[in-house]
Formats: sequence, structure tokens, C-alpha cells
Amino acid sequence: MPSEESTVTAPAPDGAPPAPSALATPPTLLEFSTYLLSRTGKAVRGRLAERLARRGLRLWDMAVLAVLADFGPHAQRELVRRLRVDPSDMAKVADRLAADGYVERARDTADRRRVVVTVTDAGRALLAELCAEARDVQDEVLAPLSAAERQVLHDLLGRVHAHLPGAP
Amino acid sequence: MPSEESTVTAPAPDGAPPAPSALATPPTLLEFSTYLLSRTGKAVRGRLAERLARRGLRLWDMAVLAVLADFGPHAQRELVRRLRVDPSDMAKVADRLAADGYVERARDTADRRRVVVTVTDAGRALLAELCAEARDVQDEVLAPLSAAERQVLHDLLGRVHAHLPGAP
DNA sequence: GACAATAGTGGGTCGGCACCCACTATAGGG
DNA sequence: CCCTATAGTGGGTGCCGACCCACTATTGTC
Repeated sequence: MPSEESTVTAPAPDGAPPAPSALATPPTLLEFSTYLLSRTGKAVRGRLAERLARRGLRLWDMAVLAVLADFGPHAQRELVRRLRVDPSDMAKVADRLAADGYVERARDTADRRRVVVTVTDAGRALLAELCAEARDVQDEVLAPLSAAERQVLHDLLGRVHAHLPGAP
Repeated sequence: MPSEESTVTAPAPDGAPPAPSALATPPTLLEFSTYLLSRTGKAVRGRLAERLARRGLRLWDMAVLAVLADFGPHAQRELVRRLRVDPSDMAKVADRLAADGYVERARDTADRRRVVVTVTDAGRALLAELCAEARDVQDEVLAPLSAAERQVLHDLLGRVHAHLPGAP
């Protein structure tokens, strides 16, 4: 993940430009909240992805486990709709999770086309560990913010996220 | 860009869970600011990337133009260090920008190994347009926030971004 | 019973991004 | 002058995320 930046420079309470230092990010970009959002988002994503990769997992695996743990068993089609993934890709994710014993798949007796996916205890345990990892990353990245500030950030991001058009 | 989500549900002032609706994002994930950060960041990035793609450009192109416009001419090696890209990849970006007339490349007379890259007027004009696009995206994504809230968000993100370890 | 629609699966494509190596040209120190 | 380090370049690799298509199994409808 060598695509991270940092403006070495301190807050610089004086009015003068804080020493370009040949490493600084251009102000033209720093002005954009979208730039900051994109950058920090990518950093966060990268860090978590890396930790998951160490366990041979990907972000989708965690998402699927979270859905199953929060909302109970799903047919794959339902997972597809909720997570907005390609059905084919979901099949592959479910495949791997099942192979590792984190979920169980069973034909729906009522509609035998459907495959119902359920978290196992191992899956719940794994999810708990992954959440711990995520919290680590979060503490790492949000280190410069106080608890109160983190709460504010969370609320603002929550509102932004809630209004992202998912399916217009 | 079909990888976006949205929790359909309104703020839900009551205590009861706000109707899972088979589309909602699992609370386990929504609890993480890192999740929101990653999601919104990706949405933003995707939207801007799409607009740039329409012009046959990529995010790196904009970044390079911004650096050159803000800090003046750079040897490619300096761009490489500032943007933390692979030298080889930077060569390709500079190549394309030069081919389209957005930058000019000239051998440094003092050190003839170096190639000094400079923005052209066309490049500055293009950058201005790209910034307008970025502002559009920003207004779109941050729509649910008031001006004051956007400022708060920007400051918080700025502090987080400034502390991202770029080169430990 | 034939038929359209749906669920899942396996296989493959495509673009982007990061990365690496080999090579040339130039600079600079001993 | 030789030798090492540096700047740029061209040509690749591998991974990942998103996508698509063809195929089978099953359902519910007429």
C-alpha cells in the first residue's frame, strides 16, 4: 500500500505557507473534502484489507459474515441484493466461507433452487476477531481525534452515507 | 460503479429498529467510522474517476496537474517522490499529459538526466475544469450536510489525513 | 406437460493499480 | 578514466474488483 500521503507539516499557526518541503500535498487538492475523504477512505480500506489478507480473507467475506450475523440466514440471492454484488461473485465468496467452515449452505426445502446460507459459531467467532481488527485500524487512523470529535465525524459520515444513492 | 449502498431508512426517532427492509446495511458495519469512511471515500473516488474517464483522464493526471500548478515545475523524480508513485508509472502519465499538450517536458540543462515537467496554459485550464467537476461531485455527495457541517467535516478529515503515515 | 422466470454456478474478460526488471543516458567521485 | 549512483523509459507481471455469458436445476403458470 505505498499510495499514502502525509503533509509532514504541523498545523502551522502562523500565516505563512508551511514549507512545501517537496513532499506536501498540493493545496488545490487539500481544499476538497472529497480528496480527503477519498484518501483517508483508501488508507482505511487498505489497512483493513491487509489484515484480512493475512488470514486469507477479503472485505466481502467480512461483509457477508456481518450480514448473516445481524440479519440471520439469507438465500444467496438475498445476499446479492443486499450487498449489491454479482451473483456469480457471491457464489464464490460463499464457497470459500463454507469451505473454511464459517458458514453452512443448505438447500431451501421449500424452494429447492435456493441455497440458504447460515453463519456457524466459527463464523461468529471470526467476525468478532475481524471487528477487533477493524477497531484497531480505526484507533490507528482516528488517533488525532478526541472521542467527542470521533463521534461528530461518525455522525456526519453516517448522514452522508445514508444519502448515497444505492438504487435510484 | 454498482458498489454503493444506502440505508433507505430514515433517521428513525423511535427506539425500534428501523425496518431491515432486506436492503439495510448491517449495524455491525455501520458502527465503524472506518466502514463509513471507506464507503463514502469509494463513492466519491468512483464518481470523480468516472467524470475524468469521460475525458480520457485518470485521477493521477489531475494530481500531477495540481502539483505542477501549485508548486511549479518539477523533475519527474520529484513528482515521483511527492506523489509516491512508481517512476515508471509517472513516466507514462507524463507521456500522456505531454501528448495532449497539458504539460511540457524539457531536459534540465544543468543536469541532463532530468526531465523538467511544466504545466501549459491548456493544462491550467483543464485543471480548472476538473476542479469544477470535483466540486460538483462534492456538492452531490455532501448534499445532506449544511455549510457549517461541511466545514467541520473538512477540518476533522484534514487532521486525520495529516496524520496518515506516509513514510515512517 | 410445455414454458417463461428464477437461483445458483463455472468460466472467462476487462481495466486499474501497484510493482518490478532490464536498459540507456548522464553525473560525479576517486 | 573507471565506477557507482541516479534519472528516465519500456515492457512486462500479478492482484483485485466488477462484469458478463452460458449452462443446469428448479419453480410456478397456463
